[in-house]
Amino acid sequence: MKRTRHEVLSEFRCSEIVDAARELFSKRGMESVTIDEIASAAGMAKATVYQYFPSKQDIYLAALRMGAQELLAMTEASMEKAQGAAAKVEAFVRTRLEYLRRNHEFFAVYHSEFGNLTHPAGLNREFRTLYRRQFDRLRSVIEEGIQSGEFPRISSDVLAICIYEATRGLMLHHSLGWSQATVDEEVASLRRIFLLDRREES
Amino acid sequence: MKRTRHEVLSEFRCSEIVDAARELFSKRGMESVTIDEIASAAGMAKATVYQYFPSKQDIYLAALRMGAQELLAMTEASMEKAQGAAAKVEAFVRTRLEYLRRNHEFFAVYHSEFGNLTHPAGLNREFRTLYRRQFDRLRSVIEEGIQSGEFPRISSDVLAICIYEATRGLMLHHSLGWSQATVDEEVASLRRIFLLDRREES
Amino acid sequence: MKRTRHEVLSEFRCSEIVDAARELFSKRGMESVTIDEIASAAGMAKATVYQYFPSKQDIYLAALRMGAQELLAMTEASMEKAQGAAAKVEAFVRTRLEYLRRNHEFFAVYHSEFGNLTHPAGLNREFRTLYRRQFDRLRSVIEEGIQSGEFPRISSDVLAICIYEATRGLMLHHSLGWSQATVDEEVASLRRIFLLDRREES
Amino acid sequence: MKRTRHEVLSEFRCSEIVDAARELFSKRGMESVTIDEIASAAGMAKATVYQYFPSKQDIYLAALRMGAQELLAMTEASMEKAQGAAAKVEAFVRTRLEYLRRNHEFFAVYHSEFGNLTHPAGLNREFRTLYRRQFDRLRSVIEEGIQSGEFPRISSDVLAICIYEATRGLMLHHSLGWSQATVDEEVASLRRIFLLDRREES
DNA sequence: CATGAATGAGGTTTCATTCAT
DNA sequence: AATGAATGAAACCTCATTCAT
Repeated sequence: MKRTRHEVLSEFRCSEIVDAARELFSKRGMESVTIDEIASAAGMAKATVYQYFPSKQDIYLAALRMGAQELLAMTEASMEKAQGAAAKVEAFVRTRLEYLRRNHEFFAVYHSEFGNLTHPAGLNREFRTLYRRQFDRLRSVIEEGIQSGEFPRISSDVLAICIYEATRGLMLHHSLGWSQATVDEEVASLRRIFLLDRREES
Repeated sequence: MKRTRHEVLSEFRCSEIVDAARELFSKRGMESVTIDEIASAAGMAKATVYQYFPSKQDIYLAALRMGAQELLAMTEASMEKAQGAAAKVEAFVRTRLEYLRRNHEFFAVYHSEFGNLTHPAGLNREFRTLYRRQFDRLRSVIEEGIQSGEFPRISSDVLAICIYEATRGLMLHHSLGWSQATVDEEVASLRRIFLLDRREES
Repeated sequence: MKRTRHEVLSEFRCSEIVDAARELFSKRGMESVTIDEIASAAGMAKATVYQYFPSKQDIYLAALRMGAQELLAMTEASMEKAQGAAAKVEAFVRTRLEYLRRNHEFFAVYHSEFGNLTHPAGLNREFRTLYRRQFDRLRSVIEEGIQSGEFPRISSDVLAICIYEATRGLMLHHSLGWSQATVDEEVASLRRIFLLDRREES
Repeated sequence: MKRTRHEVLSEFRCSEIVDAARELFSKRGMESVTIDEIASAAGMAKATVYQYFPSKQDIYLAALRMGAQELLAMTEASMEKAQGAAAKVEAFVRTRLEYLRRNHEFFAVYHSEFGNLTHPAGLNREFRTLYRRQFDRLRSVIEEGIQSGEFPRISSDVLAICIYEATRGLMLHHSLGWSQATVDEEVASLRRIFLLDRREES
């Protein structure tokens, strides 16, 4: 029980920090946010932050990991429920669009970093792994869809890249205020682009 | 004539700086590169750099602008030559894939920033403008393609996003060594995905 | 009785702390040892340390005082037993050489500090007092020895300094592994140097 | 010539820094002196200090090395001039007593560190080497003196330790204000203690 | 009493930028 | 024009110490 007491507090503090950090990171990127700011945004002293995270990078990573895992779990859950490859892919896309729309502030951190896979050596392995995990999940479903005739017979790699990045692009346009489309509209468009059968739904 | 002499030298110096900077930026991002590094990579003293650029941001922007303009010009040129919307879109995509494949180190700086609308406020406006300029060019061609029946009747916005981001994604996978496909193969796949007529080419 | 019980525990805790501290101080000096390290070496929490000592300096002083008093007491005891000034001086030297040889880790803290005029003002007074007490004891015996003709008629101050510091130097060389001489050999050499009668012992 | 220009400035700045540092170190020890203090004592900005020394330890080491080498050189010079072992040893002692008396502020740094040879791992190798160099020089002269009959037939190691440390002790007492003796008096006493012939000089 | 948690007050170091030659 | 030198402003991080359970 005591252990739990301790863990609860620790987790609570960590999430306070990560939440505050996420917000700041999303607005100004990792490098230009200071620990001082994170601390005061989280309502605690700088040294307290250092009691939970050994360095700024760790906070950054934690913020990313937390969001990425949450997203991965949600995606997985909604794909499970869907029947058929097309429906699963739709679930994949829809979950992301919705999640990112709700977690607007996270999007910037998340996707800017994942667009940045070429950069800072240290972080990369982890990010790439996270990216691959999500990407491969999508690709394998598409593969099935090709077999079942729901998707056109095209390299599943390319198809997956297109769909994955299209999702990302839609979010970007949305978050920059360039697009007002609803998730439903976006999904419908994607269906007509990527599915073999392009007839509009009824 | 003297004026010209002067300008030539100045431009030469500028490009030495920008070239050195681009290489560094592409490897480690803007924030973690120091002016000292840029200067010594360009073979001059730090203070000399400041004689040509008033601040680090300006160097960064210049690096971006230089590449972006070059890319834009090349894209425009190859689109001019192409006949028909589909061919123009293909030219757009192909030019980018080829250019970025040749300018590998530039890719990271360039395209990663566009997921990064989160950065120092000042840069954003400029980035967005560069992005929009290229994006709109693509979108307007697609619009024509929809009219002419070459592209499916789907929101040209979404189509453009998909194609633009798909291109970006292909590059990313390529530059991470995840994909070995040739430009031709990639373009062929995209044709079959996005064009109305999905029959394979002969 | 309860009071005693209480005091015993308290003393026990104090010595746990001081022992741990002494070991660390001897290896790395006062400034670079942290309370955290002392606490964990003593097997308790940092805050507990503060229940027994109000500050780091106090721990340091306690470590010094404890050893110094022990040493002083032993020195005094063996001098009491000795007959004649020369024998007393020999007892003084011998006790120290043996004690410091046994308490190797303490040596560094103890004797190195007395060259250190550089400490936080507070410590100095204490150090000097400790030093003087021991030094004066030696000097007064030497004085007697001069009267009794055992020591040459030379400033007792200088003689005391020489003997005191020679002892220190011997320890230093020993603890750096530069000298393998036994205590007996060292004492014998000192006798022949400082006593009036330089004939070798039988 | 240009090279010289540069070197001159560099050396000048370095010595400004080291001089200021030495003074502070001698009063308050290495750890409790801040770079800020050193900088402002040297009349320059903190960052300037870092242009000449990469870290505080380096300043400390430089301060020590500089003094130690100066002292070594002076000692060597005066020993050269002296004829006979006893005279050389006297020169050794006298030079040190005089030098340290003139460079009072340096003594604390110097001798506290050399009394501290057991402590901080990093510095030690260098210091020990410096110590040995001086010590061995003294010992070899004493060895000669033993052969020539000027010094008693006692372990030259022990004799050297005694004389070396006696010198140190005399300085300590002097700098604490415990002794008012002149260098001449001190040297005279040492002669009568350590030389074989104990008759007073005329 | 014992301790986990919190923190204020610096410490060292870095770096974009300016100055003076 | 080119540069070596100088610097202010901060950044990250540490640690002795206090608080609250």
